Amino acid sequence: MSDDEQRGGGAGSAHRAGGLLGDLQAADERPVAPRRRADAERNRAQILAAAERLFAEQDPRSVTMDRIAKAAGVGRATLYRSFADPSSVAVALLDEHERRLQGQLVHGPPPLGPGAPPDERLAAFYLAMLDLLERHLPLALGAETGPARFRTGAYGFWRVHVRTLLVDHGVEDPDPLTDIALSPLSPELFQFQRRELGLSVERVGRSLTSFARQLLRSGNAV
Amino acid sequence: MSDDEQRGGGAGSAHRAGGLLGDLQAADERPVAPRRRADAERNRAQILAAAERLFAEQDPRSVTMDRIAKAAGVGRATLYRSFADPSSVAVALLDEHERRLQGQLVHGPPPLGPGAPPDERLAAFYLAMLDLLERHLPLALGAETGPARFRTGAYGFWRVHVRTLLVDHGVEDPDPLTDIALSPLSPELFQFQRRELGLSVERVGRSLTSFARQLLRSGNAV
DNA sequence: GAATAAGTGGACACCTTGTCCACTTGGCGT
DNA sequence: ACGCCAAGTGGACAAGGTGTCCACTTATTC
Repeated sequence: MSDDEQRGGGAGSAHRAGGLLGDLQAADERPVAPRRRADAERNRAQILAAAERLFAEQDPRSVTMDRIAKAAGVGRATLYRSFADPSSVAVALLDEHERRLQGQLVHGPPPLGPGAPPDERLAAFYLAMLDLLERHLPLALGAETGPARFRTGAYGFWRVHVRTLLVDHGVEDPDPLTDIALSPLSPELFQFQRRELGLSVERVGRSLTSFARQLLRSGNAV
Repeated sequence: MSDDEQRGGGAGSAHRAGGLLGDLQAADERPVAPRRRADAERNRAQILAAAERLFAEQDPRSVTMDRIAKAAGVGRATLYRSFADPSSVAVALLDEHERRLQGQLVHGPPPLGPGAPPDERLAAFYLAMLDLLERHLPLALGAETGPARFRTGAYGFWRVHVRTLLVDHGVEDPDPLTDIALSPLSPELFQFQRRELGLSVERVGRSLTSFARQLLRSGNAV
């Protein structure tokens, strides 16, 4: 991603929708795209850096376009040229961090990558996501407003991955179950468990691990 | 609830926090409370009626205090006297609908009420919640902004219920698993499954049913 | 080193938010 | 009955956010 918003300009959102695995380390220069100007590139970097700071410092929901622009030292139009709203900025930022995990799921060693049985892969995926959430919770929360996280390309990726695991395991009707299996990873929920309930990451992780095993019990399709 | 916000006035939120089962058909007149005036009661009813209409008509997220006030034909201060923000209004509205289910979970016949094995009760609970979501999705979505649904009294109720089922089943560490078991009921997720994926309520329901059985397999603590 | 189109910044008009205060009105005591 | 007075009311207010627009600046191309 990180290329998708570059012409977001006006109103609509420009999230990656379909092509997943294709552009993991995708081409940077398509023959068609006119390429960004140097100052635009610089501004984009400033925006992302400033936004990451803002999301971490204050309530991620209260980060506004206005403040991102001011913090980055650019005008509002410049910011709107790249991103439609604050959550788009958070999505772009999160995406950078999620890429690594996405690569590992597809090409990495087991149990995260291919090779291990589905229940172990699911458990490993849960733990990796928990780690991601723990490290980048403000961004994950900031990315959750508006059309919600289900519309992001990243969610589509996780969906494809989990659905594959379910199919590998021989689940009867994988589609509804895919999102059910992903629902415990909601950033809002994670924040609630950590902050309000005071649960440790490890404790949540252990629960998710046995949850994964229970869900994909070997030799027992749901 | 429907008593909790009556003096919400200023800033904080006045959600029911702890005492669950206690006030199911609770006292309406405490000896202490000075009781509401007739015009206030009338206005409150107008507000709720207007709000229910607004939430159903437009994007639940775009319902503002200003518009609720105008639609109800009352001033802004009047509205703020009862509710802190639009999602509080949605919560109050939802609460009325949720009361019935809450009563059934505690006093009703099995499998919803006591008497059936935990996995059947969980499955029945899922189906009942799905029905609730299907019928009042706009309200559920409208109630989800801000401090999110985890803070509402209703969520606390579902938590207690599900946790009890998990404990009855002999689950090892019920606390983290409670919220995990509740996470598939997120209104946002439900909307995504219905509208974007085009899944029928029945299909989601079947998945949740087998999910419940898988989670609470008889004779097999997680 | 000019041409040109992408990129920029700030101003604009509009909307929402909470709060405040002068006023109205319902309910209680006599 | 009736008048008191606090609960209840409505609209005004300032602060601040949103998207868009347009005249200007500047990197790249020829």
